[in-house]
Amino acid sequence: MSDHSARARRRGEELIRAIHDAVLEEVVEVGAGRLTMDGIARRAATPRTTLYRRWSDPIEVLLDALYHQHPVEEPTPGADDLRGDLIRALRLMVEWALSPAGRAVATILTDPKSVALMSEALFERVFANRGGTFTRTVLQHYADRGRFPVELLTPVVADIGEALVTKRLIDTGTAPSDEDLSAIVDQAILPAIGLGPGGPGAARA
Amino acid sequence: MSDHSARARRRGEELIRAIHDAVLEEVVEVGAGRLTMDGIARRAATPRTTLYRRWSDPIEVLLDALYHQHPVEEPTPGADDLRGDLIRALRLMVEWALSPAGRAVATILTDPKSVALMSEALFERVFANRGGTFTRTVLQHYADRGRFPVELLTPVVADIGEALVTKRLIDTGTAPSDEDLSAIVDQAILPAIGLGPGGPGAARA
DNA sequence: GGATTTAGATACATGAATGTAGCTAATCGC
DNA sequence: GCGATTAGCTACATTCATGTATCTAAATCC
Repeated sequence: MSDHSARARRRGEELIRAIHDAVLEEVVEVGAGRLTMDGIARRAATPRTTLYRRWSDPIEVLLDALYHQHPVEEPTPGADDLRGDLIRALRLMVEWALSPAGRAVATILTDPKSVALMSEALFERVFANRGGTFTRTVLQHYADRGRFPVELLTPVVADIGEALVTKRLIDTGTAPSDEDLSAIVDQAILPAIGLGPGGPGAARA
Repeated sequence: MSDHSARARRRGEELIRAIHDAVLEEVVEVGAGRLTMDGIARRAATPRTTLYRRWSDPIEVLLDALYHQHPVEEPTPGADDLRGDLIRALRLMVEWALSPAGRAVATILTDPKSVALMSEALFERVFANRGGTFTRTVLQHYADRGRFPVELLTPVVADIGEALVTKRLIDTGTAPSDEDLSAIVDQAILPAIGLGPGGPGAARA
């Protein structure tokens, strides 16, 4: 009877990854507010004692999991296709937002206890370049190449795409289709940088 | 010894209002996920039994409280001042979002258990015209009067202002200043309806 | 003023999560 | 191989929320 334990004993990195996965699944199911050490431990199939050896409460586990997430893919502006690159950037954002990590971030941001537990530094590390830099990268690229006036690339303008996608996600709870993303680009972002659907100045005609 | 109880006994409307107030305070402090009958009862200084007589769980209490909130003030377009009316509409929205009810809605929307408990109808009643119709009312008014082409007032365009204000609230956690609201109107909304800062077609020059 | 309704004050059994402790045994480093 | 580390297991006292039940007494209706 050498194998009364079904699975080889996990340790170090492997175990921690399992716990990180567990907490991300758990938070999507019950919300950041109802996270418990017990629930995480059960889902990760590990004793609670293992959790207490490393973290002091469920939110710590969650933040740690997010901290160790692989960074999201960055939008990489390629050919001379501003419109297409913007749509692709927003698609990347949607993808991230629907991932376990993205959903976890959403619940954290409206949970008072979680927010209180986050240091500035952690906030920076976890959220920077995720909810806010998808279209900015693309816009900066084309502004630098003179496709539109740099002074139009204000903080507000850089946020338009992300803001509208976020609102849609909250309102409908479902992923925006490619047509939705195109509409956002054509009707909100491009006009803001002086490039209406029919080209510069088209709105006048 | 007729007053061994410090306060006159509350009943009916008065008691219910106290409970509604309590649950709204409670949810802002602990989040929708950590709401408990116990916590609400303590804050309202009433026995738990009183709560169970009317509601079956904490989320029900919260939804009921929101359901009975007085509706928000509606933006009322007045003089011929599209820009000013848009800014005022967004200011109304910020005001609402920072109120107890607004904060409660924010936590509810990212709490899986709460969302699951909301029927379509209740959702409609509680959230309609709150997160989404501040600038739309104004824009519709001026579109009808021919100040800009009606076909430019798409669902996406009607969402721009609310989306950007929401994003700011989430990102910074603080209320946008009037300059911030002006920037949103000038740099995002007006361009989208063909009215750039310098008037129609200005982006071309 | 008497009957009805309903808040307020217990009390209690149950279940869940907490945080700690002690032991066993698998895995790793040398 | 041997010692150090660290999962895994079990137990336990504590705290908190739950849901129900019972009784008292204040407010209201007629």
